Amino acid sequence: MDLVDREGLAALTMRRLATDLGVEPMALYRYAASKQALLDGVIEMFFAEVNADLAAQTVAEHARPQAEAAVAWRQELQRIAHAYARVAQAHPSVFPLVATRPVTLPLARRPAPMLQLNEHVLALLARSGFDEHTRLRIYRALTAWVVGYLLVDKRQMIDNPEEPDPLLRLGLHRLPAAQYPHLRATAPLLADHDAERELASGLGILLDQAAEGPAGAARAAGRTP
Amino acid sequence: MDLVDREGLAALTMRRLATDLGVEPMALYRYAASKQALLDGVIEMFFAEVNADLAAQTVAEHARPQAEAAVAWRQELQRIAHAYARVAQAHPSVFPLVATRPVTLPLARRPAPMLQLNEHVLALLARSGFDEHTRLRIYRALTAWVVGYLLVDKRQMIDNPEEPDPLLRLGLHRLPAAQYPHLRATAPLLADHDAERELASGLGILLDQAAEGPAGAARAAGRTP
DNA sequence: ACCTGAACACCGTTCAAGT
DNA sequence: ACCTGAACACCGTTCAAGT
Repeated sequence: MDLVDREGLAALTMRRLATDLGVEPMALYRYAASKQALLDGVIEMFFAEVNADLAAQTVAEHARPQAEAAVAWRQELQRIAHAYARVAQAHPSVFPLVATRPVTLPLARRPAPMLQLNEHVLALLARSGFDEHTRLRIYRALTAWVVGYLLVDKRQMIDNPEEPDPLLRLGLHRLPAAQYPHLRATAPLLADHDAERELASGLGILLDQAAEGPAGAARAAGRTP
Repeated sequence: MDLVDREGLAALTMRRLATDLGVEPMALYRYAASKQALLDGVIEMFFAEVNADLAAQTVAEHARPQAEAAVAWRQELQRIAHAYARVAQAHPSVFPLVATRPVTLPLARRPAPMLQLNEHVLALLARSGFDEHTRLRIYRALTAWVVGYLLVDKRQMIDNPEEPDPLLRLGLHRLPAAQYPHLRATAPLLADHDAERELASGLGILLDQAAEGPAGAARAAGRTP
């Protein structure tokens, strides 16, 4: 993970890692069955860090009085989203791997820390009184929004970091004004927004509707399950 | 793209593509400056297909009376999300590339079809009377939710496709019931949900709140900008 | 139990050369 | 303008062997 953080995903090769560890390439195969298994190990470390973050906070907040059950699950999911986002931003080169790997990795083969986080979310929602289908809907809303938002938020806008002029730094001279007037006008604003707040408020609204029911009419009165 | 669809991303190498085309590997460098440029070409084809989908529909619906401006932008963004989802599902091996590449590709260097789609969305929102910051908030909500949802929706649940028994097919015997009771209980339901509907309703609720304002209190009365 | 060393079948990309 | 051919510096992984 250190190697990926320092030099990017492409730098993580069996041979490179081996020389960094002062060992022959084949020695690594005692610890990981393949390159893919090694990458899954990196994903494992990512989720272990998320869990450690959450556990550390939990201890600190144990003193505080328990919030009423109706809002507690919302707060807890926001807390999870926040921890996940922090870790994603701490390891920007690892995150694309974490975001896409589950597409090909069967559920039952996921690393334990990832399964533990999944279980934690589902158990929390069960305790809050949601039926199975609602639990899954909320679970999907949480992960889809957090993963998607972190993927678009981290998008690269800067074309030439050396350039002092903001327009040239963004490389907007490459976009013909006739073809892309709105993109040119709006692009400079892409960088300055409160990502944390947008992530949290989008999540809040999705949780509301997912908890209310599949129709998502979103004008229901109560919010308690 | 055909090669990736048939045999996965890993099969797309300069050498393999060259032999498929009956040519020496170095001949490809007349058409793409590097492997990365080739991959960006695949992303370009992805967005070209989304745009073609949208254009085809537009012609067909031209006859219908124009909906009132207040709802038109919502419908159009739903239509875009739907087209994007269709293309993502048509090219499942390409989609992870499309979802993660913008993280490292500067805005101004994106392929034209991708920029055209971006411009289309921003122009639509401008015509609907939204200010610059609201346009961006809606734009981010759209792409984050669609990309994130397609990433989680497509997640692999099946561990052993050969196995007739549903529990073993999912590989749930790998998950100790003591450690993961909720995950085990809920996993079989992960596959059966109406993804199209969930995607559309989540998007609907996000668009409502993004249009209403940054606070996202979500209890505002009107929906017109 | 843990590591080495040689070998194999691949990669992307360079350079110089051909038609 | 378009393609070839040899070469270079890498890959992941095999197999057999060492301590």
